[in-house]
Amino acid sequence: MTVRTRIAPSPTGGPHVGTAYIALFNMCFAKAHGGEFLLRIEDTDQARSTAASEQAILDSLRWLGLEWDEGPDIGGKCGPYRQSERMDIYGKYARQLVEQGDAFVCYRTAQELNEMRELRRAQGNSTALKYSDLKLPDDEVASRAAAGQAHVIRMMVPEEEGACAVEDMLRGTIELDWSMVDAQILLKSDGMPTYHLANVVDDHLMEITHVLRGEEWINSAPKHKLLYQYFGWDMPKLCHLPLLRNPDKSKLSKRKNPTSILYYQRMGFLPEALINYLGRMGWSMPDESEKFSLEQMLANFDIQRVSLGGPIFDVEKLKWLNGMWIREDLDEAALAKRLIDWAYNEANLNKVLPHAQKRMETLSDFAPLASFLVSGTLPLTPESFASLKADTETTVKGLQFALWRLEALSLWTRDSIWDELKALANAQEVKVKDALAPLFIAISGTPASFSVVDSMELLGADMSYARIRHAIEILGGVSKKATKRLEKEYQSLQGA
RNA sequence: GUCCCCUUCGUCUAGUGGUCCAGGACACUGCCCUUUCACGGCGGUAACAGGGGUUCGAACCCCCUAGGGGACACCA
Repeated sequence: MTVRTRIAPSPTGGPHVGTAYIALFNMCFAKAHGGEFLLRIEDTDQARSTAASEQAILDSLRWLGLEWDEGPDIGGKCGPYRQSERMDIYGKYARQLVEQGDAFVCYRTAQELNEMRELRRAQGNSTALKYSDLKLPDDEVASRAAAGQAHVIRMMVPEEEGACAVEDMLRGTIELDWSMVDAQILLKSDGMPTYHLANVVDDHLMEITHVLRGEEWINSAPKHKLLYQYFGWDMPKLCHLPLLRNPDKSKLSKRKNPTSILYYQRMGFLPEALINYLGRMGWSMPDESEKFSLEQMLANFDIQRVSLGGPIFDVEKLKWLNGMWIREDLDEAALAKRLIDWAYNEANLNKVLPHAQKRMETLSDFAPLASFLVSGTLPLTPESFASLKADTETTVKGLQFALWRLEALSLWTRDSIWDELKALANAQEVKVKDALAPLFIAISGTPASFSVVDSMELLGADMSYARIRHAIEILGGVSKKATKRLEKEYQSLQGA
């Protein structure tokens, strides 16, 4: 048996707890059956992933205690195939399908596609476009080809009525209407494969037998099944795991929740506790114990114990569990070591000192000065913002705009943060100093502290987001309605 | 809008036809321990979404309804 987890690096979000969640279950399933567990980081969107973001994900998973096997070398093992020399392999497979008549070259433009989809939606039909919808007359194809127009390769899909039966290890047979399945692009106009092609080809080459992935993939399973049939390959068994949710029950997202593993690390959660908590999401030990190690989970793993309702990620319970691990599994020496490794070490001190030294008269000034850097959630109240000139509404707006702006930032450094905030202040036509004032308080808890951009760099992106989000909450939050209004205003700022 | 998945305390869950007027954990809460707080100990409040079947018997099987979520991209 060989099981793999496929991971998509995200530009700013960092390693996502949902990723770790899926990886955890894949690993447990594989190991519980004496199989191999493979990881594969892939993103065919070249603009998004960087070697650094990919490394960050692997580091986070390792921090959590996950381990994976090497697997066969198919041109990059765990690493990104973006960097491998075997890119044209996908083109080869795509062309094979075209020759077989199971795929076709498509010269349709984005505009044409949009129009067709809008028309279908207006008619109340599914927006899935098929070969017969996309087909162009031969001479048109020839002229577009001659003009060097961009093209893609799409797969053929059944156009007749009926459904595709997909087997799921947990859900039994799922029937998906073919009418919902569109002629999926396999090879993009830049020559990169889409997930669907890469997924099937890689899994075959890696001899994958079981795929455990998120529920969000159920709908594309027919495409994958079809591809296996076209290639004449054995299809792995599928298992769709429930999705982790926000407290409002929507799919866990960083807009509503801290979702980065880095955040939980920075917040001072133990990897043992976080992985333990993830293991309790949708799964239980046979004896229902709450606290268990990864080894114990492995030893007791049974995929049938997965419950299908999407669990809400509850930080309160995670905190309780973390406390259990701190109290029960660490002696004082071990705890001391954890604290040192976490933040109280020389390297970390050296990062802080340049900012603190100028503000110190006695050594005892240091701890109060730097405490916000090792704190989790700051004890803010609406009064914390009383010193500001602006009214609450303006303050909240400023914080929200800054948050959105910073969330879009891919490189988290002092200078880039500064540039963003300065640009934002200019667009809003307010003084940088005034724009920064509420951020000061949100980040450091006081109106007077280290430079806010330095502080944010020291805190890291995820903790900074969380602090700003918390400040907004303290000030009354932003209602759904207000969010819409602010979004509009924010959009219009972008143009300015 | 169309299709798919899901539905046990506020939350995480146990439960796979009788042992369930539904058990555990977080949170909340009462008492005890304690110079304080926390930890710890002992209690309490709180759920089978609704309606129809099947069955001697249903949280568990089937159907309908409702609710929630997901998918519908040259993102994964």
